Amino acid sequence: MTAEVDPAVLVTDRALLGRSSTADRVADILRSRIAEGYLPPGSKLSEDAIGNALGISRNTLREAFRLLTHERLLVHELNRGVFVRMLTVQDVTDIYRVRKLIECAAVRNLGVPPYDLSQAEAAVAEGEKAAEEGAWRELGSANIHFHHAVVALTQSRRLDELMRGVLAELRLVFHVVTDNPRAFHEPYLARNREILAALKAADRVKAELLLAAYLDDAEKQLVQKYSERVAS
Amino acid sequence: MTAEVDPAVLVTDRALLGRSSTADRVADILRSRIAEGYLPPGSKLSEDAIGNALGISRNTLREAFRLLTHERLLVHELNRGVFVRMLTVQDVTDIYRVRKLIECAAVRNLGVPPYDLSQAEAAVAEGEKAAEEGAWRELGSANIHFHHAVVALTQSRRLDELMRGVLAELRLVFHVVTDNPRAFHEPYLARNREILAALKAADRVKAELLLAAYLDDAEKQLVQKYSERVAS
DNA sequence: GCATATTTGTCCGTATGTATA
DNA sequence: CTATACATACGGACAAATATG
Repeated sequence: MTAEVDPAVLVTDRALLGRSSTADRVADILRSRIAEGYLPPGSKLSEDAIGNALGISRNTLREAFRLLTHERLLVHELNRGVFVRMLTVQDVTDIYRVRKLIECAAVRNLGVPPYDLSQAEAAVAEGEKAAEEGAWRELGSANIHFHHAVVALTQSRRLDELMRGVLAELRLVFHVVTDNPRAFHEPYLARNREILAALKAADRVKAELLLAAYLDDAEKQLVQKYSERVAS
Repeated sequence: MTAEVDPAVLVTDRALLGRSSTADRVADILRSRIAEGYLPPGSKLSEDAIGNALGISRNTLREAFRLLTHERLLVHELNRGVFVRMLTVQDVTDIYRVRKLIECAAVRNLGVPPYDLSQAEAAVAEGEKAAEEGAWRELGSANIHFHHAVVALTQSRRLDELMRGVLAELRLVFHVVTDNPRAFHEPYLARNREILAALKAADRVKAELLLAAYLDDAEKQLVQKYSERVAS
């Protein structure tokens, strides 16, 4: 092959290894930066700055922006650029409307046992580990994983993807309101454990009631805190 | 821009005036071509051929492809290109799993009357008009509009968009299986009228039962017919 | 309000890798 | 295995919009 070193080789190599496009991988990087809070809601993402930082062309970066815009993590303003999404209070309300409807229906529509609760169990275990270590933001992630696992019980790819997106949006809210992540996330761990127990006991009615109460409380708490921070 | 006349004029003619980007308008064209069956499932969409035909650049066209891929109307295979989506029988099953969960939950979670049933009423009226005129494919559209209106009762933007996408996918199925659109669509008109009546009477339990039976029957019918046509 | 610099929108040409006949 | 067609990604160009002084 070629003997000399060319910067493009690096790009092509990664493409070969990952079996995914450069834009996909750039989107992955930006997605995790947003999820971790390094790019808070409202941040402007400069094509030039990010393109240079990641060593990719503008066209490729714009493709990645499009992917994340479709996931509602970025917003695109014509001739102004892309920004990390800033949710409104109405968005928060809508997210919880979706969660209540789908998560509750997911447990209600469960067939006869046994269900595969391994994902949900793993999420609770993940949360307990995070709590022991005092990793409160990771506890928040674990709680999200638990509720994603509840939706996964429907075994529907489309509902799974919808919930993945909705929960990713929810992280944006968390990054704005949780100055004290422990106080916010810790109480919900025990409630998730309780919901899991009800599911294990095949008590769907109880599980749904617990779930509905959980989501109502979380929504109230979030909406109250969020409206203090955001002008909408 | 350029002073000379270019093929893009056709695009502006077809689309609503005031649309912002070229890619949006290109996506509109392709979306209607797919919905009307001119681009059947499995068709390959060449960047070069379509870009030349519409007089737009590849980058712009790729943006349109992204939009439609996100809507699940196209599939993107790495280094192979984009194709009109070919749904599997499992997709049909999943679509009905989603419909049952969300539509039933939508009527179950309705608050106290009055609800705004004007959209649902309009959809039934649209169906009756289509039936009188013998426009059976339009009756199919009207039936879809009715069920979209049911989901709209949740007043959730996210659920509304999810259902819009799911019902667009369902059209792909219809184009494959409905060689006799009258036989397929006509019986469901009366059932939608019945569901609407139950909703008007604020009988949520009855409405949910009728809805569940409707969806079960439609799924069975479609899955049977579809599996005869598709190798999956 | 105006002029300038920066950023984005759109498009082209080309090099390279990948899939398929 | 070779040849062809196509997709990926880059870099550059210029117009248009925005931001800045």
